[in-house]
Amino acid sequence: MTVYTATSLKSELNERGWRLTPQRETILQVFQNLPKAKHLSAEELYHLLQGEGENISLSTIYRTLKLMARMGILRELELAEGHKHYELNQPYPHHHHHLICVRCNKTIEFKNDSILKTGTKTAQKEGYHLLDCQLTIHAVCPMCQRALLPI
Amino acid sequence: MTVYTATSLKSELNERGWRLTPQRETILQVFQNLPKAKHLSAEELYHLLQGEGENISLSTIYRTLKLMARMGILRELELAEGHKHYELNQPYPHHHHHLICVRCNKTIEFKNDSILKTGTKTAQKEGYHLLDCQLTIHAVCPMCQRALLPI
DNA sequence: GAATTGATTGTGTATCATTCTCATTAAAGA
DNA sequence: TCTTTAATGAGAATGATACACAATCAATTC
Ligand SMILES: [Mn+2]
Ligand SMILES: [Mn+2]
Ligand SMILES: [Zn+2]
Ligand SMILES: [Zn+2]
Repeated sequence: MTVYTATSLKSELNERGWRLTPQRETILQVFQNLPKAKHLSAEELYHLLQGEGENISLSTIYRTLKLMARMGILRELELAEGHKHYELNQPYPHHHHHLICVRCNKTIEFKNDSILKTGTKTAQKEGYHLLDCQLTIHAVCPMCQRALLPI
Repeated sequence: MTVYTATSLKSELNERGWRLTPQRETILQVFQNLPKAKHLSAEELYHLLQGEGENISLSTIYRTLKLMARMGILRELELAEGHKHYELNQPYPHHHHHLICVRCNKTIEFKNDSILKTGTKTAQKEGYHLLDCQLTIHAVCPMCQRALLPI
C-alpha cells in the first residue's frame, strides 16, 4: 500500500527482472487520475483508453491488472456484478471499504481506521505479507427493500 | 445471520411466495454438517451430493446457492480461485473472516468481534438491510514468500 | 384429498469474463 | 549497438455461470 510513481514502479519491476512498458505506465496513470470512489473493470478501462487514443489490447489490460493487484498496487474488488473492479490501493488516510447492495449493485465507500489495523496485525501474526485488506458489507439498500422484487 | 432449520427455512420461503423443495433442504443440511473452516464451490457441492447418491442438477445448485446467499443464509466468498465458495452465514460467536494467500490460495479463518459491529453500524446508518459482512485480507503466505516465483 | 396454479427442476445450450497460444516486438543490461 | 528474454497483440480456448423451456410438484383452495 505504497504511493507509486512511474519511477518507483520501474525500480520495483526491474528488481524482479521485469520491465516497465508504456502500457503499464499508462494504466497506472489512469488509476492515479481516477475520481474518488470510481472503480474500473477490465472492459471499462479498455474503452476508457480507446477513447483517449491509447490502443492497449484487452489481453494486456487483463495481464496488467492482475500483475498490479498481485504487487499490491491495485485492489481487486468484487462488487456483486459478475466481473472484477479495480482501484488504486491507497494507504491511510485514503484506505476505505465498501457497502454493496446485492440487488442493484449501488456501492457506498466508508472509512474505518481500526480495520486496517486489524488486517495488518492479523497478517503479521501469521507471517503473511499484506497486500490488501477490505471489509465488504453485502446488504439491501433502502430503495431495493421497498421494491418487493423477487430476490 | 440467523440459525436456520428446515422449518424456519420453509416459513421464510413461503412468506415470500416461494417453496421448500427437497433439493433446498438437502443443500442447507450439507452446509450445516460441513466441518469448521470448510468452504464449498458449486462444483464441489455437486460432486459431494453425487457421492451421497443425491442427484441434484448443477443448475439447481447454482440457483440455490445464489438464492440462499441473497437471503443471508449463506455467505458468498471470493477466495482468489476464480470461482465462488460458500459457507453457512453464522452469527456471533461463529462469525469470522479470511486471510488468503493470493499465490497458493491457502486460507486462514480468524475472528474479530469489532468488525461485525462496524458492519452492523455502517449498514444501519445508511438504512441498508445487512446480509453479510466479511473482512478479506489478501496477502502472501510465508511459504510463497520464500519461493521466489514470478507473481 | 382432489384440483389448480405457478414456482421449481433438469437438460441442454448460450454467454461472457478471463486465460492461453504463439509469432512479433521491444525493454534492459552488457 | 547487440543480445537476451519479458511483454505485447490478435485470436482462439476455457470455464463459471446464466438462460430457455418443457415437465414436475409444493402450496393453497375448494
Ligand atoms: Mn473504492
Ligand atoms: Mn470461512
Ligand atoms: Zn439496491
Ligand atoms: Zn501461499
